[in-house]
Amino acid sequence: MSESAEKPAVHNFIRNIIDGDNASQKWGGRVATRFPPEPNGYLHYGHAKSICLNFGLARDYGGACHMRFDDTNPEKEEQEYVDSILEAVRWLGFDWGEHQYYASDYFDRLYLFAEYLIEHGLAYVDSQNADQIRARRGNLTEPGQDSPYRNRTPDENLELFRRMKAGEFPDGTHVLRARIDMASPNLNLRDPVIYRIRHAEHHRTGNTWCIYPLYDYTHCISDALERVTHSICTLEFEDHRPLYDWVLDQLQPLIHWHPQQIEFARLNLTYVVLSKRKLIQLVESGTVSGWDDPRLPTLAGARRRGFTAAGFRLFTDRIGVSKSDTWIDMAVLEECMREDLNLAAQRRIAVLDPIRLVLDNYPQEQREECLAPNHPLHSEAGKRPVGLTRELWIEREDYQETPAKGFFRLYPGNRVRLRYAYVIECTGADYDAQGNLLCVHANLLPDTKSGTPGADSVKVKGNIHWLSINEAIEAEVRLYDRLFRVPHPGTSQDFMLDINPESLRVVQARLEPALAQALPEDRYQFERHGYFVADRRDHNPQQPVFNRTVGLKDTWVKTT
RNA sequence: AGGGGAGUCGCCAAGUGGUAAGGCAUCGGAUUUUGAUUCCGACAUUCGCAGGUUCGAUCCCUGCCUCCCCUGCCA
Repeated sequence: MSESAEKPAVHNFIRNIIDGDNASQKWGGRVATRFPPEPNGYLHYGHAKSICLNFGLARDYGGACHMRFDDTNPEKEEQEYVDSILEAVRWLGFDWGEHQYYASDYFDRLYLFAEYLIEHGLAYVDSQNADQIRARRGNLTEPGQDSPYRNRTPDENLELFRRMKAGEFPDGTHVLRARIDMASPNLNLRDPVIYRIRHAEHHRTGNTWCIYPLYDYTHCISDALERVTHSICTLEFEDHRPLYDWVLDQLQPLIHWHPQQIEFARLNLTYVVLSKRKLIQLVESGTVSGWDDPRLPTLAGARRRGFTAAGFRLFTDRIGVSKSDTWIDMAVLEECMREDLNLAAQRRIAVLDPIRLVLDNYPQEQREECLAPNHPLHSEAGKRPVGLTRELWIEREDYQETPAKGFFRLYPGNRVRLRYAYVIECTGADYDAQGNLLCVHANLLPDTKSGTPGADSVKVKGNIHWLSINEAIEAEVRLYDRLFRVPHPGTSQDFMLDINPESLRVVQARLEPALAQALPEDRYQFERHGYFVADRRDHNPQQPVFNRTVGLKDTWVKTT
C-alpha cells in the first residue's frame, strides 16, 4: 500500500480545542481519545471517519486512542461483533496497543458509584413500569411530573437497589434513576434511568449481573476512569452532554477526572445507506450476499471490494470534520481510492467483454513476446512478457462498424496500436446471419513494434488492449457499481425500491495468465478498465475471481 | 411549540473586526503507447436574509428564515 503523503493537518474545530488545551496545560499536554463502538453490528464507512478521526488525533498529538466496547446491553451484543470490529480497526491501520477496554470491565465500579449517588440523594429506585415512566416524562413543551417514588429515603433506595442486584426482582419492575429535574427543558435531564434489570447473559460477564447500567451513566464514567481527555462523539449526543457533565460532577470526589465531550457531524454519503436498520434489511432480504458484500458500505464489504485503508484515511482528511450536517458525494470516496490505487496497484491486462480479432497477415504458427511494464510510475517494478499471436481477444466496445463521432478505436480503415505491440489497420468484421459481430479483422503493420526504432513511424490516436486467444485464461469478474441509483435513497419512495439493478454484473472475462497466480486481496489495475482485487473468499488459481473496486475515470463515456 | 445545534463557490472546508485558504468537482490548454495518470491555467467583489454598531463586518449586536437532533428501562 502506498503511504499516501499525510500532508499537514488542516485546522478544524477539534484541533483548535486541543491546541487551546495544550496551550493552557488543561490536561498537562496529554491527549487521549477513544473509539467506543457497541459490539452489536458491523462497522460501516461512517465508523471509518470516527476511527480515523480519533486515532488520527492521538497519533498527531502523541497521545493514545483507546479501543473500548460499550457493552452495556447484553441482549444485543456478541463476541462475534467484537472480533469483526477489532479486525476492521486493525485493517484501517490503527493500533490501540494495551488500551483495549470494555465498559463491562467497569461494572463493579459503576455499581459502587451508583450506591454513592443513592447515599447522597442523587439517585433513587423507581418502581413504575416503562409506560408509567414515559407517561410522566412530559413532552417537548410540557414538563414532566415527579415519580411517586422520587422521595424514597437513601436507605430505602439502597436496600432496593441491592435487592435488584441480588436478582430478587423480575425485569422491568424497578429501575435506578438519577435525581435531577423533571421539569428540565432538556428531556435527558428528567431523571434519566441509569440502571435497569435484565436477567440476561452478557457476552463477557456471563450471569454475574442482572442489572445493567445505561449509556449515559456508563460512557462518561468509562471515559473518566480511562483518563480520556477528549471524548469525541456525534452530534445527536449534544443534548446528552449536560448529563455527561452532571454525572461526573456528582462523582468528582471519587473520580477526579472530567473529560470534555465534543460532538462532530456524522458521515452522510450519497448512493448508500448507513443506518444499521437499513443495512440489516439489505442483508436479511438477500438483496446483498452478506455483511461483507462488496456493495455494502460496511468495512468488511469495503475490504472485499478492494477499497484500501490508505484510501479511507485520505478520504477522512479530505472531507474534514465540522459540526455541519452535510452529504459527501460518493465520488469523493471513489476518487480517494483511485488516488491510492493508482500509485499502489500494478497493471495487468483483462478483456472483460471478449470478441475475436484476427490479424490476417500474421502467420498462424507465429508467436512473439511483447514487454508490458508492470507499473508506468515505477520502472523498478519491471516488465513482463505478453504473447502475441494471430488470433486475439479484444474488447467488444473497441470496435464500431460505423464509428460514432470522435471514436478513434477500431473501425474499418482505421489504425490503432495494440498496446505494447504493433499498429494494426482494421479491414472489417464478420457477422452471423442474425447480424451479431463474430470477429474483427485487421492487418499488422510491420516495423511498428513498441520499443523498436520504427515504433512511432505510424501515428495513431487509439490504443487498445488485447490477449492471445491461445494464452488467456478465463476468470469470473464481478463488476460492482453503486448499490443505489439515486443520491439519496428513500427520499421519494421506500429505499429498497431505489436499489440499482445493475449494482453487480458478473462476466466471464479473459485475463493474462500471470493473474492466476494472484493471491486473495491482491490488487491490480486492469488497464483501461479500473482497479480490481482478487476476491478474498472465492479466488483461487484454478478459478480466479476478481472484483471491480472502482473504474478508471472515463471522459469518453462521459461525452457519449 | 420547549431545549440543543448548523447555515462561507456545484460538494466539502479554513478563516477573521482590515478587505474570502485549500481540496474535490467543473472548464480550458500541454504531455501521454491506459479517452487513465501527470502538468499548467481559469473558477466566491462575496460569506442564509434584513437592519444596526464601526473608518471598515463573513466576523460584533438585534430581528427573521431554513435545515438537523431530542419525549428507549438502545447506543
